[in-house]
Amino acid sequence: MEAILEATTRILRQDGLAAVNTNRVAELAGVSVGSLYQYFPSREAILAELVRRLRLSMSGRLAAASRAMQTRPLTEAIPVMMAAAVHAYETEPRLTAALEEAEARLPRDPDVMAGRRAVKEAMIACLGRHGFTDPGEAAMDIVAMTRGIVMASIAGGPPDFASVRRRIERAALGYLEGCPRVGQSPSLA
Amino acid sequence: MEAILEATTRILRQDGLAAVNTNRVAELAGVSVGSLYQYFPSREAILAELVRRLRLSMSGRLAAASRAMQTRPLTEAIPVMMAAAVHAYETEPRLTAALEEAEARLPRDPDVMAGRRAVKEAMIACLGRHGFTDPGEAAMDIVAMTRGIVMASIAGGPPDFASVRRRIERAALGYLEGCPRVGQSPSLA
Amino acid sequence: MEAILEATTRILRQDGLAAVNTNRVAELAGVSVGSLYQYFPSREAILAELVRRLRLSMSGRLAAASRAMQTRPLTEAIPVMMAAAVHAYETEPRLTAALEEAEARLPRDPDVMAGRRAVKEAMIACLGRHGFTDPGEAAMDIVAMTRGIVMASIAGGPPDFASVRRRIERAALGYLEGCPRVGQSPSLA
Amino acid sequence: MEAILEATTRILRQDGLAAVNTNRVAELAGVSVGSLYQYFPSREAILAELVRRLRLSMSGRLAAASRAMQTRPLTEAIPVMMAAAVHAYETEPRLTAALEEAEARLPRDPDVMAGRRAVKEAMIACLGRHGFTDPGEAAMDIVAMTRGIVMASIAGGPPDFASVRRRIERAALGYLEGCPRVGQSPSLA
DNA sequence: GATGAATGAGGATTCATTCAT
DNA sequence: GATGAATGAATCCTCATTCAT
Repeated sequence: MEAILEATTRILRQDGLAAVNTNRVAELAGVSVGSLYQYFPSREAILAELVRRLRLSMSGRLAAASRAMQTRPLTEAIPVMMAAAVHAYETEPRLTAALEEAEARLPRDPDVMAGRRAVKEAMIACLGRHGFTDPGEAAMDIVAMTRGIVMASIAGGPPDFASVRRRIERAALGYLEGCPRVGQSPSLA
Repeated sequence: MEAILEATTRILRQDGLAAVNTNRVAELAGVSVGSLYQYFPSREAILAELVRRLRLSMSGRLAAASRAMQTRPLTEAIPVMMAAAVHAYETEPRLTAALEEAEARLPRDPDVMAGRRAVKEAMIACLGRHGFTDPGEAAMDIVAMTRGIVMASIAGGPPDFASVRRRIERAALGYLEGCPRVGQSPSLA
Repeated sequence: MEAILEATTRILRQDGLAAVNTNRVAELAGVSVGSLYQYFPSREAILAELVRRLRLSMSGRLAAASRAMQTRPLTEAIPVMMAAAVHAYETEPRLTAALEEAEARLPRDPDVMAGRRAVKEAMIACLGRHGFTDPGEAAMDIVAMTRGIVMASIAGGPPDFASVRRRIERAALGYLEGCPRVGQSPSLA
Repeated sequence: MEAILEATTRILRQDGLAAVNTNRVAELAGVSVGSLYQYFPSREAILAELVRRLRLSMSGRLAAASRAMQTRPLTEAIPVMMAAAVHAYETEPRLTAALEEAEARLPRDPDVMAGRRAVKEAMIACLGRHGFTDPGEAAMDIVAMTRGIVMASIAGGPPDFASVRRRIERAALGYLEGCPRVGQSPSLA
C-alpha cells in the first residue's frame, strides 16, 4: 500500500499526472494490479490519498508556523508563514504541481477540503491576531497569490527560491498593508 | 471551421478539457470527423487555436490598457490594467481555466509565447514608466498573483468579481509599494 | 489525365505504393479529387493503367528484341533479350517494383495479362527458333529468374547493372543448356 | 499468444497481408484486442514474429541440408539444397508470399537479417567447398533465381512442385556451370 | 466539366477494471 | 490475500468516394 503510493509519487514527479496508470503504478510498486485494487478501489483513490496527504502536511506545517508566530509581529510572522506555505513547492515542485492538477480533476474530497480549510484557518488565526477586519478573505488571497507566484516561477524551470520567497513576502505584506483593520497601528510591525 | 471551434469552446466551458474529443466536437459542430480533420490536423490543433485566440485577446486588451494609461498615475493605471488582465476570467471563468490547462499540455506554440510575452510587455511598459528598478520581475509577479487570486476565487463557484478586482488592485499596489524604484516619490500616485 | 498518371508515377517512385492516395495524387497533379474521379473510376484504376503501360512497354521491348535476334545464335540473342527484359528495372527500379506490387494486389486485368503473355511469347519465339522442346516453360522460367535476380539486387540499394546483366545472362544460358531440345547441336551457338 | 500467431497465419494464408488487422486477428484468435496487445506491442510485432519464424525455419533447413551434403558432389548437393530452399513455398505458398511481403514493409529486424544471412551462409558453405571464386555472389543469385521461379510458378495457382524443383535444379546447376572456379574439374560432379 | 468540402466506415492503440485461479 | 490475464469501450486518425455547386 505504501509501495503503491510511493510508486505513484515517483511517476507523478517524473512524468506528471497523465503518466499515472494503474498498470505502471502496480509494476513500479512491485505488486500486481489485482493487489492494487485490493487497497484502492480505483485509480482516483490513489491520487486522492496522495492529495489528502499533501493537504495534511501543508496544513500541519502552516498551523505549526501560525502557533509559533502567535506572539510575534506581522513583519516577522509573514515570512515564516510564507516559507511554510511554499515548502512543498520548493522541495517537490513537479510532484506538488501534479498533485494540484489531480486535485482539480478529482471530485471534492472532505478530507482534502478540511486540509484546505485548515491552511486557511492557520492563516486566519495568524491574521486575526493582528486585527484584520476580514482575515478569511485576506488569508485566501494571500495563499492564492503565493500559489500563483510560485507556480509561475516554477513554470520556467527550477527558480531561485530565495528570490521567490522574498517576492512572496513583499506581496503578502503589501496586500495586508491595504487591508482594513480594527484599531490598527500605522505600521504592520 | 468556426463551428468546430465553437463546439470545442462549448464543451470546454461545460465539461472541461478532458471532455474534448474529436468525435464529440464533430458531432456538436454538426460535421463529420473527416471534416474536422480537414480543418485541423489534430485534436491538439483545435485547442492550440483556441489558446492562441485567448492569448491574443488578452494581450491586446492589456496593451490597449497600457497605452490608455500611459500618462496616468499608478493608482489609476493599476485598476485599469487589472481589469484588463482579469477580463477573460471574469466573462468566461470555466472556459479560460480549461484553456490554460490545455496550454500547459500543449507543446510550446510561438504565437502563444508571443501572446504571453506581449502581456508581460504591456505590464512592463506600464511599470517602467513609474521608475521601478525591475519592471520585468514585478510584471511577472503581478500577473501571477492576479491569476492566482482569480483562479482561487473561481474554484468555489462564480465569485463576486467586483470584490475580486478590488482585492487584485490591493495586491498589485501593495506589491509595488515594496518594490525598489529609482528616484521615486514617497507615494505611488 | 496524363497529369494524374504522372503524379501517381512520381509518388510511386518516391514513396512507394502505400503512399499513393487519391488526395495526394490529385494535389500533385494539380487537379481536384473530383476531376480525378472523372477520369478514373477508382484509385485502383489509376494503378491499373500504369501497370498496363508498364507491361505494354516491356512486351514491346522484348518483342522488338526477339525480332531483331531472329536470325542470330542464342549466345548472341540471350544478352540482348535479357537487356530488354531488365530495362525497366534498370531505369526505374523503385517505380517498377512498386508497380509490380500494385499488379499483385489488383484484380486480373485482361490487358495486363495480354502484356505478360506477350513478354512470354517474345521469349518463346526466340527460344522456339532454337529447337527447345518446351519453349513456354523455359521462357517463363528465364523471365522469372531474371526478375528474381534483379529484385534481389535492387533490394540492397542501386546495384551495378553491368554485373547484374552478366549474371542474368549466365543464369539464362546455363538454364537453357540443361533444357531438352529437338535435333540440337552440342553447343548453344 | 500462439493463438494470435495462428489466427494471423490463417488470415495471411487466406486473404493476404492487407487483410490482417488487429480486430480481425483478435476475433479469429478468440481473444480480445486488449489481450492481443498484451502479447504484442503492435500489429507489426505480430507480423515480425511470424517473419522471424519463417526465416529461422528456412535458414535451419538450409543449414541442415548444407551440413548433410558436406561431402557430396555438387550434382547431388544442389537438388537437396534447392529442395530445402523451396520447402516453405511448396508447403505454404500463399502464406510464405504474404510473409515476404510483410518483411518488405517491416523495419529491418536483426533476427530476420541474421536468418537471411544464415540462408546465404549455408549456400556459401556448400558452394565454397566446390571451389567457386565468388560463392557469395553465386549464393545470392541462386537463392534469388529460386525465389523468382517459385513465386512465378505460384502466381498461377498451385503448381506441380516436382516440375518446379526440377527446373530450379536445372537453373542452379546451369548458373554454376558458368561461374569461375579455382582448379576446377571440367564437370560439376 | 470542374471543384473540393463532406462523409463515415475502418483501423490501431490505450487503460481502468474484473475475476478465475 | 495475491495474481495477472482478459476485457472492451473509448479515442485518435485516414482515406476512398460522393455530390451539391
